[in-house]
Amino acid sequence: MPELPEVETVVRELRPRLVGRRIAAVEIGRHSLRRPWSPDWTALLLGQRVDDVARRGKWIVVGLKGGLRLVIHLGMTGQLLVRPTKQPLAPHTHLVVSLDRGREQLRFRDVRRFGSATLFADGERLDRFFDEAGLGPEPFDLCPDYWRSRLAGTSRCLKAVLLDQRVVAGVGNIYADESLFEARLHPTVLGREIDSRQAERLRRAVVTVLNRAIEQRGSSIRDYVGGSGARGEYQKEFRVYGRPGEPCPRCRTPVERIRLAGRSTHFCPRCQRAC
DNA sequence: ATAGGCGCCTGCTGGC
DNA sequence: TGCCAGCAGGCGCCTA
Repeated sequence: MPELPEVETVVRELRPRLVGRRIAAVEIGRHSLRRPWSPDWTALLLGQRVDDVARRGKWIVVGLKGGLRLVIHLGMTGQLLVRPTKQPLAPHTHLVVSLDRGREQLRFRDVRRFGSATLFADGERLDRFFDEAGLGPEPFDLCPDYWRSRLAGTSRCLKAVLLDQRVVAGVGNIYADESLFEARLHPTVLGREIDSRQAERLRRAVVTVLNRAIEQRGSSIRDYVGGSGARGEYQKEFRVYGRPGEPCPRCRTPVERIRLAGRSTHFCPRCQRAC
């Protein structure tokens, strides 16, 4: 569910609420997440102070002063929030980290449990984990030559390339569709079929769309809320995502929906062409 | 190399 | 009203 703009919003909202605070207690729920929580991790975290909160692709990285890295992926329905301890725990809360003297807690909630929480000993091990996963560059740091050559070298369609975290990190189903609309490129066009001008248009479109979404604090369709519990607003600005049959905001042609790369894909059949 | 299908989970919606 | 299929911001594994 949450893509780069939502994760970035969580990170920005958590940072001032977490940095400098000490971990007083850690509790784990009964249900397992995508990756198992090692019991050792609980003890390692106790007494540690938060140094910073960062993002890499769709991963949230809570850095502790001693070097530990608590890494969280929100999956489809994850929420990471700071709440007063006296506030009742919402159902599907899987990790609770009490802060300072326990007046507040960092809570990880995830209805579908496609998310994960993992601890790494230090930044080096975390970097190795990202390397081994082949996690690609951040969209904002995409080198135009790299991007062009990745597209030129593949016979996958543009939609599939955008969703591939090894090519570029952080883009998911919503922002893939919105970026392709912004770039006026058809999602079924193959990477090797577009020229360098179109590749550059797509690169810029991704950056533009992601930045717009971050400004609106991400998109809330149903589950997503930021680190302070507030919903995002970008869902009000979707041009094609989730709007099949509605008029294209540019030419009024009805937006189409197809199945591509296993995902629901939205586009304007008139504005989005191969060339 | 790539497409397609499935599985992991829960909850909501729409059609009958 | 009730049931059930289909769908959902992700991702990894398998097969062909």
